[in-house]
Amino acid sequence: MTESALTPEQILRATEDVLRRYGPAKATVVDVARALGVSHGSVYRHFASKAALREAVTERWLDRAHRELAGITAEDGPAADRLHRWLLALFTAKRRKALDDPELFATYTALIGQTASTVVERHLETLVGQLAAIVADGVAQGVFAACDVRAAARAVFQATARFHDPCHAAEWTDPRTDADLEAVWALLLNGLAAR
Amino acid sequence: MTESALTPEQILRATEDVLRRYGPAKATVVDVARALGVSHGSVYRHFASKAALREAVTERWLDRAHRELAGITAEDGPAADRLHRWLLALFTAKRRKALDDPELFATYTALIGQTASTVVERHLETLVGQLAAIVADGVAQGVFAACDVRAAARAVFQATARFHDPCHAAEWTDPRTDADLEAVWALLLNGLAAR
DNA sequence: CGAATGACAGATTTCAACATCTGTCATTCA
DNA sequence: TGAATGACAGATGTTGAAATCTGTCATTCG
Repeated sequence: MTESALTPEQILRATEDVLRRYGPAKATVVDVARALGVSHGSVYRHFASKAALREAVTERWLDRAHRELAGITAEDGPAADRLHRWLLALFTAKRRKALDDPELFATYTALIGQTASTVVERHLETLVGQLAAIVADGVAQGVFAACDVRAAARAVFQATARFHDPCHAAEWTDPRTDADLEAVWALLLNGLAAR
Repeated sequence: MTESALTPEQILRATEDVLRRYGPAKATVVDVARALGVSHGSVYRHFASKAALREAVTERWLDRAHRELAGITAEDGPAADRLHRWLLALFTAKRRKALDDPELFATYTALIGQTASTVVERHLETLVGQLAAIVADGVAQGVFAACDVRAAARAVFQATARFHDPCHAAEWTDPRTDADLEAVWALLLNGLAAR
């Protein structure tokens, strides 16, 4: 057994730990290397830059956090109900991450607004894609009005920004927030409905 | 004529100039006093604190910026059209301020998330109140479904957060933004409509 | 030979001494 | 007498020198 093989996977796990411990502002590549008992030069053999490392960690984290959503997308069943549960699950997951995993959440938000943050863009496109799939099902089921499915998905995503965009994270502890999401959902459901 | 009477109005104007010149991070009460040719102690005779001064300036600025909206609220005419124009006017005004008056816009955003920022809260309540008035007209005209008007107004306000909340200001230069607002508007109009 | 090292240059961050600012108040001024 | 002043203490911000970090690469190691 090659005890000492340094794998990207190991590095990512160590980076995640270091980020959680020190936060994105303080965490250094030297810290990561120290946690692994190697020189920091070794880390650069596997990741081109500190930024690339942070992005890779964030990508894994996002994938894990939102796996549940893909499940709802793939389900059969009434589209309206699935859309409702999808939006709730997205909000719940985001809020939980913001509260339970603040340092990785901060790492994610720091990535936003970065020039050429492919990871965040891809993540958002994935989410809108999942929404579009559910909306398309709804149209096929005859419960949603025929429309440009992609545009409708985008509109739903933007109309619920208050409940998933990290720039609103501070508002998520407001006790009215759950009721607010339901109110917006009622409006959107009505807006999408076939008549 | 009492040449040297120091009025709150003068102080507010001078503060606005200083904020525009130096930005909220650099502007000091000493700067304001210097601009007026008085000692900074005099400013504290009229405003309890630097924070109070900033809030007063911001309040005036918000009132001026959104006077147009009150006009649309007070109009007669089809509620759906007025609601559409009100949302467009809000977005246009916000975006213009963010671009043309960045330092005062920054002063405003800095006020958000401050503990006990009465000014921002009042401002938001005013806006939701105006929305509610238009929605109520729509219900009276029979074009909007009967509903809890206040809750519906709040939902519309939150569903359009992407287009008026300062935390989204960076996204407002995206060329798709106008189309996005129209798409969300279409959804909301449908959602409010009587059937 | 490929993986790891550690020394290195330039960029960034820390830290502590210093300067400025905020808010108060006893005093001055008109 | 009420508005304005300026000196002051404590808080906050600035600055530049020292420490640390990022990213590279010639060298070592297995």
